[in-house]
Amino acid sequence: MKNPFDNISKKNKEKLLKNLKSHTVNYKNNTNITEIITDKNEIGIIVSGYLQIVKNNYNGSSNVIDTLQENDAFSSSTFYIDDDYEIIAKEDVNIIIIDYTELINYNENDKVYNQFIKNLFIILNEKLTDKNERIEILTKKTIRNKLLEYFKIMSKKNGSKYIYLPFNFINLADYLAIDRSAMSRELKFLKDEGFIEIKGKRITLLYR
Amino acid sequence: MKNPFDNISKKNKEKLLKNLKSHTVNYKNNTNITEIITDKNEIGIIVSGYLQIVKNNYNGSSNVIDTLQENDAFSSSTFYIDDDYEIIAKEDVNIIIIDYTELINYNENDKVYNQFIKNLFIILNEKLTDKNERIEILTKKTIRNKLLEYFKIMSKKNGSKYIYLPFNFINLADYLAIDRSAMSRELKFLKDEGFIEIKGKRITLLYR
DNA sequence: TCTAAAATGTTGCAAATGCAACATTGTTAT
DNA sequence: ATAACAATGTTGCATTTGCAACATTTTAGA
Repeated sequence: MKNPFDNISKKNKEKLLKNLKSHTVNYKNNTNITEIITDKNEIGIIVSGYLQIVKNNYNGSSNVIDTLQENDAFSSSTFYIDDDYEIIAKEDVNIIIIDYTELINYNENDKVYNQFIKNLFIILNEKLTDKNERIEILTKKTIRNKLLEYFKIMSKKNGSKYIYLPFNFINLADYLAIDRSAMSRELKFLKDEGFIEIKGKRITLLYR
Repeated sequence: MKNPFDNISKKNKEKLLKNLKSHTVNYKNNTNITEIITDKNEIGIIVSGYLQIVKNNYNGSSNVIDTLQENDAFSSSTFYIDDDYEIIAKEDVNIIIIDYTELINYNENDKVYNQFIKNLFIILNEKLTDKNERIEILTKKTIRNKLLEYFKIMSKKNGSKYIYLPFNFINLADYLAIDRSAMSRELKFLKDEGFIEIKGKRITLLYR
């Protein structure tokens, strides 16, 4: 993922942030910052520490479905979070906050600013690709078709019949929005029918 | 939706497009341009005419799930299209094509160019919001919860308990990625249980 | 190395859903 | 006005899925 301050010197970065009237916020490790972050028209950029998006399940268990690392940028308004999710600050996180309206209405023809917007444009484009892929998967109606679509996309990315899962099966099930045990069952069927082979996090596609 | 050429004069637009080595393509009414459009690293902007994203169902029927109008911008690589979908040109469509790499690597500190990137940034941000909303809905596991999440989002947008469906029920079912008749059944249950009222395309939320 | 916790695998069962088929209502062009 | 078509409503049924509960395997920490 691209860094929002690519091609911007440290000095220029400070100046820009000042011009954009940005401010930084700090949260201690394990603070729940869901309320503070969402539903504002702001851009956030993580300076240090990280954020976890945690999903709370009905039965009391919970699992991390996403992690926002250093230099990750996020738009708090597009950060769709409902009652089942929480955003947790990790390692005394530091976040730069920029008001979206301020960002858009800043009208100097400032080289640094323009570079910054361009970087954000590239980042959003990457994010949009990811979201589109996920939607393509989620719109499949059966677990099998969701899995196959996921495999197709991953294999295309790798240019290979091997897929290396970027997360564990619990998180894969969350990504596909299906029940983990039902997914496990379907994976077994796919194995039995000779479509795939699974070794740890490596899946081999045995068809076409 | 924002126009990608907002705050750019006609003259400057022409100059910019030339600098970016863009070209235009034309397709006659009802041409299937799926192959031509997808899987390229390009930005497209519709000048005249429009595009329809058509979904073909297994049983031979098909329906329009999205329409891209004049001034709509799209990134052909993020335009996720698989075998079930087609992109159809309507009304002898005219599209400006800009190579993405060219766009990103154009390094003049050109006021018009910077404005253009900023406009595209804003457009992507809007699109990202929409995609996030849809993902939030699609990750709900039951038809009922998908509907309720959709209602919640729409009602929040309107700031009202009234929802005016922006499409018909066939397309709503497609948007929610559920079977239309099953959706119809669930809507009936919601009506019977006193949660909602439906009059044509207006849905009234009777809870909270 | 051993142990506790986490992840993964398995299965029965009830509930939800897709699909098909058809009825009813609404829309549009002539 | 009415015919043809499109959209919406309805229902039975087989399939798929979520959920629960538990077994087995893997991982990580002491």
